[in-house]
Amino acid sequence: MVENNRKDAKDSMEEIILQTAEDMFLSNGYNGVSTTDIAKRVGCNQALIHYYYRTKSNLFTKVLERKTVSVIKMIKLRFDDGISFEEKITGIVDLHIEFLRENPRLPLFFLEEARNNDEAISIIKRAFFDYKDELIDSLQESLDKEAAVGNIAQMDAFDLAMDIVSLNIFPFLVDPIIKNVLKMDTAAYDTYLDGRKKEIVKLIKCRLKK
Amino acid sequence: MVENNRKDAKDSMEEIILQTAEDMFLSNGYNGVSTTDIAKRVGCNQALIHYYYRTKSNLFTKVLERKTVSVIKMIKLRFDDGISFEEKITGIVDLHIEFLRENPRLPLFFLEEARNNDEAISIIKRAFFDYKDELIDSLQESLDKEAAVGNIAQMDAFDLAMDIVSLNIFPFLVDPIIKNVLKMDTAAYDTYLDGRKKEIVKLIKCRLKK
DNA sequence: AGGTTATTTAATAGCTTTATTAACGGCGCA
DNA sequence: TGCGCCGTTAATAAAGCTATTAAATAACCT
Repeated sequence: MVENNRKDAKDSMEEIILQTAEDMFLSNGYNGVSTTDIAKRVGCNQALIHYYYRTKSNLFTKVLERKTVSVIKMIKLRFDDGISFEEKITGIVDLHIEFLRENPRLPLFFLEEARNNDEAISIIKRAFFDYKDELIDSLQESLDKEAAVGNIAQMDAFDLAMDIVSLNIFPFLVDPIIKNVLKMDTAAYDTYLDGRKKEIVKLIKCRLKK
Repeated sequence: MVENNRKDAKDSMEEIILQTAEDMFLSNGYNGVSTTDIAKRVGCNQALIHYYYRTKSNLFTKVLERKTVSVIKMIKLRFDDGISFEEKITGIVDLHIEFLRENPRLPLFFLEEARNNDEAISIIKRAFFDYKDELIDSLQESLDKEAAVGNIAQMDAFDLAMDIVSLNIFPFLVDPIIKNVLKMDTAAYDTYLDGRKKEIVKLIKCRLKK
């Protein structure tokens, strides 16, 4: 098999359909998008969607799997051991928020499908199951070590993770509401997020202080 | 008009339809429920839904308005002036979480519809618009007063509100995921929430400490 | 009871949705 | 040149959806 014999994967109709579907599912959820809608946006015949993916559910699963992978990839990023624990925490918050800036619709997408869709939840489960212990355990280990040295207060790693994730994700969930109620445009909201990030870091640091 | 001449409102078909619709919309969102589904669950003819509410959208709006009112009511609860500021904050967190325990599907319901549905967001907006300034202003006033006396650190009221709301709501959003990934049943999750409440109060107190 | 209004149902129009099938056209290749 | 494959489309089946209408039934009133 020669590597570049085929059309560039990015340009193939199969891939265009997947990308369009991804964008539309992220904005409107599984029930909010029909294969006809997707075809219309792609500019192809509706049967073509089914030619490549057979069923709408199949197509959706592909999208969900892709997005799950991107989240896992982000989570697995590690930090240098050289930097201080405090810097590590700051780095995690920062990384997470920047990831969310690039994928602002992802949290609601996951939460909605996790509620509605049994297959979705089993995909999410499979993906995260292996990492959660490793992640929480290594975080707990770091926390214990720092606490032993007296740098921080003793605390539960799962609590800390929930604190950080709650605080980081929430502004992206309420984005449409806040923009509307406070009459913010996208630029203003972006500025707001910068300030929010500082507040979150501050809050987490307080919590860790002895 | 005699007061109790009519059937009890709770038993009327109109009300049963509304309650059933409420339950189903909360679980599955606007797009996840059809008027046929509702009729099936109620045990009546599908046309009856339309007899009372004319359109599905109308019925949904009624549900959304009701739920919005219940949130506003919760927000408007006031605390005695006798108790300390710290007790007030603890009380707010507690009240909010207990409200969420009774209405665990409400956050995702609002967030989803705020994303999908322009009419929904304008209803939410109308409802909250009047209260937000009053609420944030009065919170800011309390914060400033306490900070002036030296009881707490100076801090922005909107940040504090976002901190509390983020932390409180998040566990309810991820409920299906956590239950699944960590294999928790409802009782175990309830216990987890008790612990979570303590952690949130602790975190907010840290943040307010000078 | 008899007439009137309110509630409920059956039937159906008119769309939309998912999925399948058959056919069309281009391209590679023998 | 002609055969076969791939990507694509048109057509359509089958089911579901919202909404309306007319008819049936129940409730109410005098």
